[in-house]
Amino acid sequence: MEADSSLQDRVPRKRRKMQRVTMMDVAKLAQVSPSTVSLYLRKPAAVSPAAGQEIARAISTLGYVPNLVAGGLAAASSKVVSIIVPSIRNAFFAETVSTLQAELAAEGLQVILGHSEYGEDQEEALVRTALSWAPAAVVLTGLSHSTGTRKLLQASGVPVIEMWEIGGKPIDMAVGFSHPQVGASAARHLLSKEGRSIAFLGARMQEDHRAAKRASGFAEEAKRAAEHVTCEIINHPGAATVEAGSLLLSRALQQIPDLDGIACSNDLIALGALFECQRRGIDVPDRIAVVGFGDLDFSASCIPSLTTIRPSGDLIGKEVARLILAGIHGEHPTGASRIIDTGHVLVERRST
Amino acid sequence: MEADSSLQDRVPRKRRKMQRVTMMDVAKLAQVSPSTVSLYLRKPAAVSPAAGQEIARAISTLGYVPNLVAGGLAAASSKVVSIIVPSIRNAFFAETVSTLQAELAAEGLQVILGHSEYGEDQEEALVRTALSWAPAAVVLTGLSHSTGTRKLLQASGVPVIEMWEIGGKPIDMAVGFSHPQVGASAARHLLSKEGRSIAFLGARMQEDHRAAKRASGFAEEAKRAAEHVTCEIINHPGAATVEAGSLLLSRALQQIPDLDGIACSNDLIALGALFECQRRGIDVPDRIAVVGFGDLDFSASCIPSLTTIRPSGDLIGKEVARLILAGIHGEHPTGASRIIDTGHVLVERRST
DNA sequence: CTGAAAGCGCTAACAG
DNA sequence: CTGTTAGCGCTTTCAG
Repeated sequence: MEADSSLQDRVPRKRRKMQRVTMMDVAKLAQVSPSTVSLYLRKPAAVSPAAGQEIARAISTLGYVPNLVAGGLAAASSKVVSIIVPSIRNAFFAETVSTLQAELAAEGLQVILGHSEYGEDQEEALVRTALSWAPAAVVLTGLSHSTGTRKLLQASGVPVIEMWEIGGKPIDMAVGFSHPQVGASAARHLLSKEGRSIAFLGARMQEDHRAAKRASGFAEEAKRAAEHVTCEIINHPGAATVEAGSLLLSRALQQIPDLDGIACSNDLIALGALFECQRRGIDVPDRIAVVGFGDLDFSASCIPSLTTIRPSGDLIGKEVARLILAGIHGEHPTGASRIIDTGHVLVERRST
Repeated sequence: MEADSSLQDRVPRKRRKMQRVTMMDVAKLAQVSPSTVSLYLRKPAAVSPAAGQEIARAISTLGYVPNLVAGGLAAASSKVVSIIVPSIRNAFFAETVSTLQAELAAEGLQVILGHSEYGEDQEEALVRTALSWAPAAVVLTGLSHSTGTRKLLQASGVPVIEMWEIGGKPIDMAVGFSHPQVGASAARHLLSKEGRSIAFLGARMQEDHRAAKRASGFAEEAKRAAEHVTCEIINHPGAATVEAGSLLLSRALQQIPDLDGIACSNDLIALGALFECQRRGIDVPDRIAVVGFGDLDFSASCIPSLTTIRPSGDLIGKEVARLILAGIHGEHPTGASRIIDTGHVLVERRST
């Protein structure tokens, strides 16, 4: 206390925060130098057991919490991974982000989250601030980005992983699957169930390029596969919701009276379609077969249970984490191993 | 040493990253001092138009991206808000986090995300690393935390907001609603529909304290309201999924043969219950009335449409953001305004 | 194995 | 309005 009054140099001009316990304080108490504390924190084994014990004690009595901001600055790369997804409300991305976050947290990496809302300009802004953190890696969704985004990222030298899509030229690395192939699988499945008048029901396909690619893969496969097959793509401009699914089915029925098979861009849409069929007394799968995409929570339990394509958002999260961690440990994947295909699985249930 | 200083001083010992463009570089090109650049970046109006233009030009030609890590260190508080939720897979929290992220991003704040998976120890660990970022605020879910978490947070001096629950003593500030009251509303509603043998179907209530509180509010209201009312609480130890809902309904029917009303801890459970009723040919709402919680995407569109209690995860996100931003702008709410009740709304639909 | 020294890139008084 | 001056708390050579 008296030190305080005698000379003011330890008194903050503005006590904005409770005087933070620093590594210096720990070092003093443990009677070692700050750099030893730093070393202990990063490689405990490199410090003598005696010193280590002292340091550990000091840390706990002082309640020391390392300042990662300072660490990040000194180390020139912070323990942060920036993830940008269209929307976390989308169960697909929620799953991936959740897994990714867990995997990275286990290695002491933090996740910074941003939502592009399917906008390339928004994404670019997010990338810009993401880069401000000197992140250990940046994770983006999909392969479509503005040229500004691409440049920014390339100039930064930060590892970039694009997820949930492969089949184009990634900026750096990519983990995902081919969306046209998903569409094709859906079409093939419907065709194999004797579908002759089929439709793809999608939402927000102006912005959701991946959904649009599933649709075109679907259409192409339908065209290729058989002569007397009618195939339509129907888009709902709003979000992919259950309600949109009901709307879309109604529209499909209007456009294609003898509709006998639909593929939905998302299980929510499929569920909406299922409900609409139920309301109209249309039998699924006898009159119309339904295949979804996503294998969401309810898909196995709804009535009838939903045939769907599972993209494994989980696996994507795991693989992205693996790539990031490898990068941090100095192993930079090269060549083909920079693109990982997590594939997709068609899960057949009662709706087809 | 001298060799070093004579000509090598601009060469990094280790070219770990593409030489980052710093504020210094911008200053040089714009022929002003670094602090002027810094000032310009924070308050453009405080710099002369001429200098401002030069700086702006320099920034764009150099492609300068400010380093927030350095800024955070210098300013002793980073532009980061740490959010800890049980799981982002849960649509409730996804909604709140999404809104919160958008609101904060608009003010230049980043969101760091962590998942406690309903574990207090995990939460404590997350809080510890969150604090390492000297965040502008920490956002937690619920009012139940380990004493360690509480202490850590209190000692840090960082603004803390607990969300999705009020009714206890918050660490600092709270935004949410009363869960017992939600349970009570559900019970009252069921009772008003002539329910006499009612049950609360919940999941993971050992860990999900808020769900447990909804259950007890439900049971108490039932007890208080009428004499000849039977009320049971049934818990599924696993996650709150559609499948769990089907299971729970089956168990409820076993335990209470004359069951005529159920309240579900979550709309997913309610949907599962609805499906199970359909499978068993039980009419909803005639034989059993169903009320959910969450007003999820499908709740308005399912068959029958689901009566549910809407907690407004959106509004919670907005209010949390408001509180955080107020704090940053120096207005620290005091007294009762530190606790915000966002309430709940019962949305009556066909299932009751 | 430990410590001293030199910054990381930026902000924030303060003085000009 | 602009520049100077100190650090923020930590990491990282490099010597001892």
